Amino acid sequence: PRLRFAPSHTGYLHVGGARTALFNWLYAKHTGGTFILRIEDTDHARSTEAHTQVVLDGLQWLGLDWDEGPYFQGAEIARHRADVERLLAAGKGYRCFCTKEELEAQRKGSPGGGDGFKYDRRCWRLPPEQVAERVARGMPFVIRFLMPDEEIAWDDAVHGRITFHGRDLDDFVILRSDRTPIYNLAVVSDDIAMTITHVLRGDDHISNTPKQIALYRALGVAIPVFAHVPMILGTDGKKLSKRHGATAVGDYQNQGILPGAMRNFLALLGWSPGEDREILSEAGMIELFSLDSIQKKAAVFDVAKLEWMNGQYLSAMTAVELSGPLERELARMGVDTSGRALAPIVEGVKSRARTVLQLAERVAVRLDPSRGTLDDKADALIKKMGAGFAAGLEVALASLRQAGVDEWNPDGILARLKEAADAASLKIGDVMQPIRVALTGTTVSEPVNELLAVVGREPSLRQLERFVRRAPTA
RNA sequence: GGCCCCAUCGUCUAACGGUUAGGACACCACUCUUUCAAGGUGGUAACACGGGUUCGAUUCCCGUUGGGGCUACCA
Repeated sequence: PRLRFAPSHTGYLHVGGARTALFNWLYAKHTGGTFILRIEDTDHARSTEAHTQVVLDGLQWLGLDWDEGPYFQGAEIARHRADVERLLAAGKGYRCFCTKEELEAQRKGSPGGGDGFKYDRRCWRLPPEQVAERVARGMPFVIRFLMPDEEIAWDDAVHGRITFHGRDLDDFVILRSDRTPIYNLAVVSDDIAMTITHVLRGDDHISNTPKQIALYRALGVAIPVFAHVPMILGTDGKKLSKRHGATAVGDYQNQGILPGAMRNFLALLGWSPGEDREILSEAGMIELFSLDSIQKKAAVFDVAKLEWMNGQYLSAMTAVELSGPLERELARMGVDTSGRALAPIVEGVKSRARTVLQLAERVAVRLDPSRGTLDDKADALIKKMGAGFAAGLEVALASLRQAGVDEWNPDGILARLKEAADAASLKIGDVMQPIRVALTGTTVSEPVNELLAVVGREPSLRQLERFVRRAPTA
C-alpha cells in the first residue's frame, strides 16, 4: 500500500492533523507500505517555507518519518492543467465565463439565499462558436467539472458504505481563471500520479470524496481505498480550534509533553488496540494497528489524560533519557547547571512530575533553593502550624548544623533529625514538614532526608537560616 | 435550508444477540509514608428516546431527538 499525509501549510501542525499523520504512518508501518508526505500549497498566497518547516518539525518530533517526499503540490501545476485539459477535451469539463460578481448575484437570487447554491450550467449551454469567440477575444474563464447525474458511493474503511448522488453536487471549479488548479482536482491528479492506494484523512473530507471519485471516474482511473477518521473536538464538543487553547503539537512540546506520550495519547484518540491496553510501545502500536478498529465517533481532546500519560512516560524514563529535554528546558529558564550532577535530583522528583516543565522547575529549586516560592498549600500549612512551624525549623536547623559533611547523606540526616525531634519532644513530621516547605516552597517532595542530601549541606543550611528569619514566630 | 456523518460512565474506550455492561483519565474514600500530585485497595458514574426483527437486544433495521461536517475561482 501507498499512503500519504497531505497537510496544508497553515503554519502549524494541528493535533488533528498529527493524529491523521500518525494513523497513516501506523498503517504503512503495519503493512510494510510506503508513507509519503505531500504539502498542499496550491493556495500560493498563504505559502511560505517557514510554514512548511513547522509541519516537518512537528512530524519529526513525533517520530513520524516519511519514506518519500516532501513533495509540493504547487510544483505539479503542469500535470494538473494537463488533466484538466483532458477532461475538457472529453466534454467532462467546460469553460465558464461567469465573473465572481455574476456568480454572487446568482447566489443571492437562489432559493436558499446563497447556501447550497449550485451553478445553473448556463455557460455549459453556450453554443461552441460563442465559446470559441469569447476565448479568442481573451475573455477570462474558469473550467468547471460537469458533475454526472449518477450515484456516487464507496465502501469507506471506517464508516462502511457511504452514498451520495451527483445531482446534489455542484459543477465545481477545477481550474481558476489564472490557470491554477483547485484543491480537489490537484489532490486527485497527485494521488493518481503517486499511485496512492489508501486515502486516510479526516472526517471533514467526507463531502469532498464524492467529488474526487467523480474525477477519478472521468479520468478513467480506479479509486483508492478511502478511510475517514473521526475528528478531534474541544471539551465543548466543537471542532478543536485555537479558542480551545493549545491545538498545535508545538504547543504541547513547549508545555513539556514528551513526544512518546503525545504519540501514545493521539493513537488512543479514535483507535483502540483492545484488551484494555493504554501504554503502548511504538512496536506495539504498529503491530496492533488496523483500520477496522478505528472509531466512527469524534473524540474530545482531554488534556488531563494527556498529562497523566506524560507522567507515566516521565517516571518510566531514566535520568539519562530525560537529560536532553530537561537540560533544554533548564537552559530556557536560564538555570546554570554547569558542574552539577542532575541525575540524583531527577530520580527523586520525576515520579511526581507530569511535564518536563514541572520537572525542570523542581530540579531548578533543588539546584538553588532560594528560587522557590511559597505555594498556597505551603502557605496554609505555615499558618496552620503557627509557632510550631518556626519551632520545628529551629530544632531542625540546630541539629543539622551539627551534622558534618561526612554525615550528610540520607541515612545520616535521618538519624540526626529523629534524634533531635525526640529530644525536643516533637513528632518527626513537625520537624520534616517545615524543612520541606523551607527548601521547596511546597508541601510535596521526595522524602526530606533525601531532599537535604541532594540539595547539599551548605545550600540547605543557608536556605533554612533565611527562612527562619522570615518565618512567623507567633 | 440542502447533502452527508455520528450517538456506551463527565472524558477516552471494550463489548462484534445471552456479561453483575469491562478498563483508563478525572473525581471520592481508604491505605502506605516524615509530606505528596507517587504507589496500593475500593467506590460513585453510561447503553439518548420510540418502534420493529428475534426465544432474547447496548449490539441488527426504521424513525425521532441531539451533536458534528461540508455547502468558495480556501485547503
